[in-house]
This record gives sequence, C-alpha cells and structure tokens, in this order.
Amino acid sequence: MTSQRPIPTLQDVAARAGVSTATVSRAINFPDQVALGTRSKVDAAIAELGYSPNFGARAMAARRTNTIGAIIPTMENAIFARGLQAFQEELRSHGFTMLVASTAYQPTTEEEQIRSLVARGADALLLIGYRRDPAIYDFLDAQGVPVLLTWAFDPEAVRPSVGFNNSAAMQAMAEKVIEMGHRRLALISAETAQNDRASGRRDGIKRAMTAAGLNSDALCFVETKYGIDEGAAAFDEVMAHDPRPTAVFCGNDVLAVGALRRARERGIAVPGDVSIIGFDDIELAQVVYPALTTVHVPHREMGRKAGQALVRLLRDGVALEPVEVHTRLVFRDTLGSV
Amino acid sequence: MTSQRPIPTLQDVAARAGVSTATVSRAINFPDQVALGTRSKVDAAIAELGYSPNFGARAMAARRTNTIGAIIPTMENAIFARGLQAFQEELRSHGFTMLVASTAYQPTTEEEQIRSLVARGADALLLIGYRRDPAIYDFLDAQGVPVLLTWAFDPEAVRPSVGFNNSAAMQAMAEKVIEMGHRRLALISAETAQNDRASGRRDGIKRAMTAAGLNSDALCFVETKYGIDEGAAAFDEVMAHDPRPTAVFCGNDVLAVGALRRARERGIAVPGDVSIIGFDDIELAQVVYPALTTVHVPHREMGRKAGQALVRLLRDGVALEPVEVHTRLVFRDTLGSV
DNA sequence: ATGGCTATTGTAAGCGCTTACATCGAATTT
DNA sequence: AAATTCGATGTAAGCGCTTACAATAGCCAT
Repeated sequence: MTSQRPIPTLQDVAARAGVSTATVSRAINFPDQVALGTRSKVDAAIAELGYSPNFGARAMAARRTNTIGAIIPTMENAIFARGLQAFQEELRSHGFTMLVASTAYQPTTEEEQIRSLVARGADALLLIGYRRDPAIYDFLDAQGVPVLLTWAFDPEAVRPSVGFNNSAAMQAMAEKVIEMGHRRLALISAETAQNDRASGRRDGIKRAMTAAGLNSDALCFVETKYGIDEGAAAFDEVMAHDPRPTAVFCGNDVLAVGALRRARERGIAVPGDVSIIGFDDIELAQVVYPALTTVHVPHREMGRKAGQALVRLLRDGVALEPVEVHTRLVFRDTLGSV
Repeated sequence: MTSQRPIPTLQDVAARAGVSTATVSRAINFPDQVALGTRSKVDAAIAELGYSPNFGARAMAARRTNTIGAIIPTMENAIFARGLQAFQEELRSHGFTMLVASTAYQPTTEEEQIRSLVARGADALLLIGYRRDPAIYDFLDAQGVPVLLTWAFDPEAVRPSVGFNNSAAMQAMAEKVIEMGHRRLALISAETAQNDRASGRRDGIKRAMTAAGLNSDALCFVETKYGIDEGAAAFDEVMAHDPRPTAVFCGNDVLAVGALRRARERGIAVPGDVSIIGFDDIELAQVVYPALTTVHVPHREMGRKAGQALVRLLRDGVALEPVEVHTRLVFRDTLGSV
C-alpha cells in the first residue's frame, strides 16, 4: 500500500523539470513570474511525481501559513457548526484555511488546543467567549498571534469580538415571557463558572425579573452538563421545585429539546402546563414538536463577519475591532400565556 | 495587542538556560534523558519566555507529526460527530492529534482537503467510504500516507476499512418492513453517484424486495441533497407518487426527520398513514415525535476501533486490516404494520 | 591507578522550502 | 554600436527543529 519510493520534494521536481528549486517555488507561488514554457515543464514534473509541497517547510521558510485556528467547545452538535461553516467559507474565499479544534468545555483542553494551533503556525485564532486564564492571553501575545473572540459581545471588553450580547438577548426574551403572565421562572443552564455566555444569559433573566419587580433570587436555577439527556434530567429537577415554575428557560436549544422530550414522556403539556424557551435557534428548534420558542442567533452572519475581520487584519493589516450582531426573538409553539 | 518582541525559539530557550539546543530538545521530547537540574533550568526558561515549539520545524526535522487527518462529508450535523469524537479520544489517549476537514460532499473539495492534510504532514488519513478517484489513492501511495476507510465495510474491497455493511444493514430493515405487510416502498436518499454508503443502502432495499418476490424497479426512489428541509421536500415528492407508498425509507436520520416534519405539517399520520424509517440512529432520532425507527450504527465503537488500528499501525507497524462492526435495527414508533 | 562503562551534554548536519540577491540574455533606448 | 532596462532564472542563506555522533565526566571493577 504505502510504496517505499521516497516522497518527492521540490528538489526532485526541479531536477525533473530541469530548472532550479527557486523557479519551481515561483512557478507554484507566483506563476506569472515564470515563463509559460517553464511553467508547463514544472507542472508536468509535479503531476508525474505526485508532488505536494511540505507545509511545515513552507511555513518555516515563509513565516506564515495562511491558516487560522478556531477552537470551539464542542463539535457534537449543531450549535457552533453553522457559524463555523460560514467562517470557513469566508476564509476559504480569501485563500485562508481553517483549522478546528474542540475542547469539550474543558479550560485545560482549550489551553492545549491553543498551544497546538499556535505551534502549527496559525496566523490568528478565533475563540469563543471572553473568559479564560489571563496567562493564555499573555502567551498568545508573546507568540504574536492575534485573537478574535466571538459568540459574545461586551461593549466594555478589552479584546475585540464579533458577537452578540448574551445578557441583553436573554433579558429581552425574559421580559416578553414575564409580560405574558409568567411569574415563576426556571433556568436550565450550562455551567456558568467558566462560561460567560451561560452566565450572561442567566444575568439577563435576573435583570428582567428585577425590572418587573420580581425577586431575582426566586429564579429556580439548575446547572448541568451539555446534552439532550442532561436537559431532560434537569427538567425533572426544576419541575420538582415547589412552587412549580410555569416557564422554563434553557441556556440553549439542546437542553430545551431535552426538556421538551421529558415533558412529553411525563405527560406534561407544553405550553399548556409549562412553557419552554430555548436559545440559539438551531435547526433542531423547528423540528421538534411543538416547535421551540427561542432566541435566534445570526450564526452565519457572525461567522462571516469574523472571517472578514481576520482576513482584513492578516491581509491588509486592518486592526480588529468589536462588532455586534443582533439576536431576534422567535416565537413558536412552546411558549404560552399564563 | 500583538507585542513585537520576537517569538522565542529553541535557541532562545537554550541560551537562557545556558545549555545547547540539543539538550533543550531532549528535555522536551525525552525528559528522562536529561539530568534533573538541567531539566528544571530548561523548564524555567521555557516558562519565562512563553516558548512553544514550532510544529513545522519539528515535523520537518523529525519526519513525523503524530497527527492523523480525518475528512468527513459534513460537520453541519451529528452524523459523523459521535464517531469522530470517539476516534479523536482514542488518538489523544495515545498522544496523537486529530485534524478534521469537511468536504460538503464535494469530491473536488475532498481532494483539496486530502492534499492539504498530507501537506500538513498527516501521518495517516481516515476517509469515509471507498469510492473516489483512483488518482487520489495513487497520490496517497506516492506520498507514503496510509489510509483507513470507514463508515463502510465491503469484504471484497482492496483497501482496509473499519465499518459496517450498508447494504446488508438496510436489507435487514427492508425485510422486516416487508414482513410487516408493506408492499409499496419508497426511498429518499442522498445522492448515490459519488457515495457508496447511499448506493449500498439503496441496493439493500432492492435486494430485500427481490427476495420477497417484489419488483425492485417499483421502488419509488428520490435523490436529494443532504438536510432536513431537503428531506421534507423529498417527502412531498414520494407521497405524490401513485400509488402512494406505505413505507418511506430514508438514507439517513436527517432526511427522515425532515420527512417526519413534513408529514406532520400535512396532517399525514405516522405510522397510521405512512411509515418512516431512518438510518444512523443519531440523537435526533429519539427526540422527534413520534420517535424514529432506524438502523443503529455503533458510531463510537467504529471510531474507537479506527483509532486503535491507526495507532497500532503508526506506533507498532501493525498493518491495517478490515474490521466489520455491526448495525442493529431499532424499532421505535414510526413504523407500523399495514 | 587503569580501562571500560554509563549518563549527560555538545556539535553539527540536515529536513524542504522561500526569497534576497546575483546573473544573464534579449529587447529597448540613445 | 554601446548603454540601459527588464524579464526570467539561478545561487545560496537561512527558517527552527531533531538526532547521529562525538566528547566529557564520573563511576565501577580490576
């Protein structure tokens, strides 16, 4: 299977084409600096040998990789997929390559992945959310790797981001829910300790409660790991609370779908007995029954704009600056009035 | 943000620690070949400088990367996520890193991604399915990059794979469906031209029909792009067929979920008026209502075994060989008798 | 004390590529 | 016809690391 013919190098191509290595390099990277005849000889040699440039050598010699790293908490579901897809498309269209890594929501894994991508020569990094060990930012600065944050937007933050205001978005939804008569609210959330998106969403609900004259400490709050089954289990937990909530917010659609499933399993009518509200508006939200009321995040727009910002930085030296994208409330069938 | 202090190199660390570059290299890669005191001097220097090894240089000098590339058709949904997750975990636990790329089901994109991962020094590649331009296999052979295929298993195939028999799995399901009285069958499939999994599944149904004395040409067959909305549209198409099918197979759960959604939208009872059958058993299958009857693929087992095989090859030189994993029929609520 | 180990460190030769600089005709200008 | 310019190519110096090999020091047995 793996032939033992040695792997062809630029040198081999040069020899075969009867030119110097510099010419081959130019034929590959700057085709119009090379005479037509020479170029076709080189192309032929490349094809015959099955030559492929060695990325490491190229990166080392050229001191850039045209590669941008993206590190997301998870690939196991669609939450980050769509935004990342748009991000990648934007990069590709400008000749950059995206490298993805995921962390399973573990800060230590994130740190490893950051190091790994930096070592691989990523010209820049896209990270989710602001909150992480300052030492990581120091390291990145020492390595001269620019970072763009996303999935969050805080006008006060030092680091530039392309994202949305998690807190304000959830607050807007909570206001609406309260307006519809709900007074006993619950929240099923991803762990908030290391996750500023999750804590922002929680704070949004609390602010809305306070603004409506409700005691924000009365929010029935359950933290859980990420996942449909976890959402289902957490739903049991909040419904065991006395008094029972009439509206259950979920930190994201995946948890909400789990809650919805469990409600059905337990014969709890949605939205008759309880309302369920998600966040993200992933495809899943429209597929479940009843269709999920949720906060729509413009994932594609966000990914695209993040890509543009990074391309402009790397290609034209245009500094990164904060960009806010806007969420939208989507009322489907899981939210009813009290 | 991006300080202009130059990026620290191995040399800088060596100077700072007062040792040679070789010693630093050893302190990093083979710590127990280095005296304790020296090692801690080196570690201190590394920490002070914020040093991170340059992957490209390392790859070039060491001629391996401990990196394995995986190329999947799409990241936009969960189909490949779980298997890949298991694959990655297996690799990680043995010190290998996984690099993923996706192709959007485009053969030309797959080819680009293969070249890109090879250029990046992938020590081996994991690819989905057998069918692709032989020139690609030639290229990979020329580059000396071993390939493991997955998500398919064909006892006759030349290239080793870790996967399941798509055709046999679907045939088993179809036999069951026919046994339950269904005679008018339909299939909503991903495009079969470039996709041996999709064509295998189709052939499985046809074989079951033939075996049951049905005319396999009577299968109402619709090909479509991948996606929930596409599944919904295709469902309309098969239901417009005369005579109407009583059982609609779907090439995967995503399409099935789309079909299910459309059935609900159109007031077609499932499984009362029509049965819907998926393939894959992704998480989604249990979340939709009614829960989806489908073919369970042991994604995690498959990913894990693929990882093991590659680790053994790269670390111990154990040749790759075909491994079959087994699917299982999962009867939930979308399949009824006629 | 001598020879032979072993453990630790240093020296230096690349790995495959890019690119500043030098070279060299041929075309253009004077 | 000589001088100038310019496009195409070659030469060679690294980029940051690993690793074969050499060197050294400390240790043991003899």
